[in-house]
Amino acid sequence: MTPRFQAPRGTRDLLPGDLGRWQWAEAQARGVLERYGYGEIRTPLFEDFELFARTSGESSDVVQKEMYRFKDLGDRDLALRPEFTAGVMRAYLERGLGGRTRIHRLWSAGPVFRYGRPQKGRYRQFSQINCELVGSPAPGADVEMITLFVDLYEAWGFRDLTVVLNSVGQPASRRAYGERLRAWLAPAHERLSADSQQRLVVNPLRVLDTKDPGDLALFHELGDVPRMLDAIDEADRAHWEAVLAGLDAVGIRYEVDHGLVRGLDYYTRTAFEVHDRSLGAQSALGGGGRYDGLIAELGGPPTPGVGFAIGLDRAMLVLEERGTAAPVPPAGIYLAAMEATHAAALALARELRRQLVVELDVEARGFGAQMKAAGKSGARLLVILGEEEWKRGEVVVKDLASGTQETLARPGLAEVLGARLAQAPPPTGGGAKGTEKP
RNA sequence: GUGGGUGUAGCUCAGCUGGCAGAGCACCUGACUGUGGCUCAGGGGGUCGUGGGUUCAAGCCCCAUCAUCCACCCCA
Repeated sequence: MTPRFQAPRGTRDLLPGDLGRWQWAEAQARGVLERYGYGEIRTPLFEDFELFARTSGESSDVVQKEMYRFKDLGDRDLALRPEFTAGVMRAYLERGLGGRTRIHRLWSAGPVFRYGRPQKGRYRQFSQINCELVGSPAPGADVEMITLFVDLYEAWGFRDLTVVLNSVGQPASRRAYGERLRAWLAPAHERLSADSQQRLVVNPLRVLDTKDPGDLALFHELGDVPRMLDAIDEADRAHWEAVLAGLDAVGIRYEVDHGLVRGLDYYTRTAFEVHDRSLGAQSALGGGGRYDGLIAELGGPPTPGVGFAIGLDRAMLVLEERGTAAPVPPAGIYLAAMEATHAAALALARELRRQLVVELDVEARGFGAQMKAAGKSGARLLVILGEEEWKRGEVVVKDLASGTQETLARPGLAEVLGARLAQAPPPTGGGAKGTEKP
């Protein structure tokens, strides 16, 4: 088939069968976030282009070539959000949150947009859960963030994830470190890959996460790679050590990754990420860090903050591959009626639906067709409105898994059915693909 | 943005050196107008991603384009 319209490149439809898992995951996340005392904030899907340009850095790839930028009919220069933090911080300043209480714990979830070339785990519209702890410079804030970060994954059933972290220090020491890196690489500059030579100009720290085997061999040849952690100042080091101590105390497993960097100037100190190998190249499941320079960059008072973003699409891919978290479909009832009782069935369905999952045949087909539909529907119980029974004020209730039947009185039916559904889930697993014939 | 792979039924795929478009599953109908899954019989579904080219003849070869996948890049 050739559909006239296709979903735009890099976008996808999530169908009812997929969404059970998503909704479950979102509900789990919401629970964790609430228990940590975070409040939800919803900001616009689009903002001034300049806001993102400012927070992401004019030279960043996101700003240069990955933004959905557009002019509206009023000629405003806008962009679909490529991340959450900028909008959240804009709201923080615009709504004067800093003047209410010093510390704010905020989360958001929803779609974000980036114009990249799609591949598995990378879409142009994708979903993130975003968290920010604004107002505290303390290492304890970093520890809480990372703990929350890990607990979200654990709530989804991830058990073997390892957080990688590093300190990226302050802009000044980072620049100095960049120079050291350049000097270290200078003797071999010509032999670096073209990509890495380019990175050396734009964002020297990024050279460290090259995947080019030639570059890696070169690093080996040059000896010990200078480490960011050796370049940070006293205060940053104290902060770093306090964060590690905090994580140890909480029991969070982590690894120090000296190659983990954040290019943008407002990032300070702690940076962290989590990866899953099964995803291939797009292995980052989530990441975050401290951004003590961000709010000032937006014209606000200097205000520290830590935050992270989790990519839901990738997390869902992993869960799907592992077959975990398959949500249990609600146990339901199928109402089957005869020609003479179809109208009564409609009314009964409406009544039962105040508390129960009820399906019936809107086409009022023959009884055999209704039986087949009931079998496929996944319903646990079949309620038959037989003409004779109905006249007597009774219905026949059949357990579709076991095949047993009973006759029940019409009054109080909802309660009895509710009780039947509440007990003893079917041993066969139920669903449309029943196995045994009684 | 760069390089490569793949597009055939709703899904998973087969289709030989170019010669009448197929299978399994799914779906629908009937056997079975008051008892489902199983079974049996039958049925509907395709401009072979799209547009062009080569050829007597194209699902197959060529070009372009769109989508998707893999890697790079970037990142969640």
